[in-house]
Amino acid sequence: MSGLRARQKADRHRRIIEAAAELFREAGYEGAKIEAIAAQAEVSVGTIYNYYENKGDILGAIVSLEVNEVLNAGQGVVARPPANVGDALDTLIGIYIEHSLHYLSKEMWRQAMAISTQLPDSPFGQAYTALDRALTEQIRALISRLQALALVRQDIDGAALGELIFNNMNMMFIEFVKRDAAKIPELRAAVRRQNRILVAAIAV
Amino acid sequence: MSGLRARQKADRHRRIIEAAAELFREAGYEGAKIEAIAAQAEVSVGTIYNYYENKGDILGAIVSLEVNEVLNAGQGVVARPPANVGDALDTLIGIYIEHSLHYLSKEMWRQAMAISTQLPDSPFGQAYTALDRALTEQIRALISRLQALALVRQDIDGAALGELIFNNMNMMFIEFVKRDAAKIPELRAAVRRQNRILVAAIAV
DNA sequence: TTCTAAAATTGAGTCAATTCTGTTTTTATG
DNA sequence: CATAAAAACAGAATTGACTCAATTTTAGAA
Repeated sequence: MSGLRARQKADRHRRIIEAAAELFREAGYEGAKIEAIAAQAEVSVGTIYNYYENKGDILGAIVSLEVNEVLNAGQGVVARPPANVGDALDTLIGIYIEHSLHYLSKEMWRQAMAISTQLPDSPFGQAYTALDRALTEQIRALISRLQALALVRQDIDGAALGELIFNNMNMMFIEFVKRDAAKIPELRAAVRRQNRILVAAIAV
Repeated sequence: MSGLRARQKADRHRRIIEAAAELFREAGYEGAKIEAIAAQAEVSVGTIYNYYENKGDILGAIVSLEVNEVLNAGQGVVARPPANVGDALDTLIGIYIEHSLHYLSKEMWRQAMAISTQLPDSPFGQAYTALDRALTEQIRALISRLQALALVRQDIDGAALGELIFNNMNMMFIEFVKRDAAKIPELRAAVRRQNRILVAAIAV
């Protein structure tokens, strides 16, 4: 069934994303003009808008790539967590944080976060919310796993705890991308310190 | 010393803010055109840009009004907190949440949040970060107070705990303003449920 | 192969934020 | 009071995201 049209379409999608990723990194999100992306991808401006509702959605496609890789990497930790609550949390969160700047610069993250709050009902806004939820779910899954391994108390409200841990980490990550000078090790240390309070409360 | 120039300046500032607040509420942030704000405030477009770096900074001035009132109201709770850790937190956070939609609509909050992450170094971006920090400090102050009253364990890391509580609340608030259908009582209940885990860990 | 409808592409045009430049108003000074 | 420097103002010009009507390309039937 792979007709000419479908192949061309996939190819144009790829070219647009590649061009945008390159220009976003080089010139920043605002600095990367749609005309320039169109020229680099060898399509017209109109075609870009045929494929994406707006400039933000192009960035959104790149963010999705990043977060889905992170979720994938996280599955390993949930399946076989370190035998200590603090380490287990730190390992999972470490994966999220360490991976975060692989495809996206801080500036790109800032734009992505801004757009997702500005336009929560746009395709990208909804996708971003879904990604957040998926990360929250993965943290919840880790807690369930730790409860099954009798490392976390059975009477803990796992759903609320998962949200609490994700929300705190996410807010710290937002502050992290807002300050260009902020470093990854500091971020991890700060989150670890905050989680220590929780670990004391929930560990068996 | 109050020369004509200074008085006119203050007056123009006030007129611009009033015009913007009205139009933002009526037409939404995007819908309120700078030309319309200028016309309503009886100044020219150029003058607005002489007073504010960009449209976002106008919104920023309004947000500051709101948050400073909230901080003020919070002081009362810190000074005389309810004699129960859970209630004390709930009362303070309740003030923040209940007050939040007084001057600002959800749409205005979304824009404000978006701008503060998008341009963290703009005047507004920095002011917003300072406001967040002030709220965090107030929560920390409440915890100190509760420790002094022997309602919270002395060995708790108050700084980390304050951040944890603020970050979680703030993230919940962000999700709240992103969903127009979300209601204040639900938000308060969800945050209370999350804080319950912490309260169990820190109460004497 | 030829033709037609549907799908996709194109780029000139629109709209609104922001910038720029010349003009007006205020202040300070003699 | 005059007057020159400084500050503030006005609104036309610029810029860049996004739209839309006209054109081109593809798929499939005859």
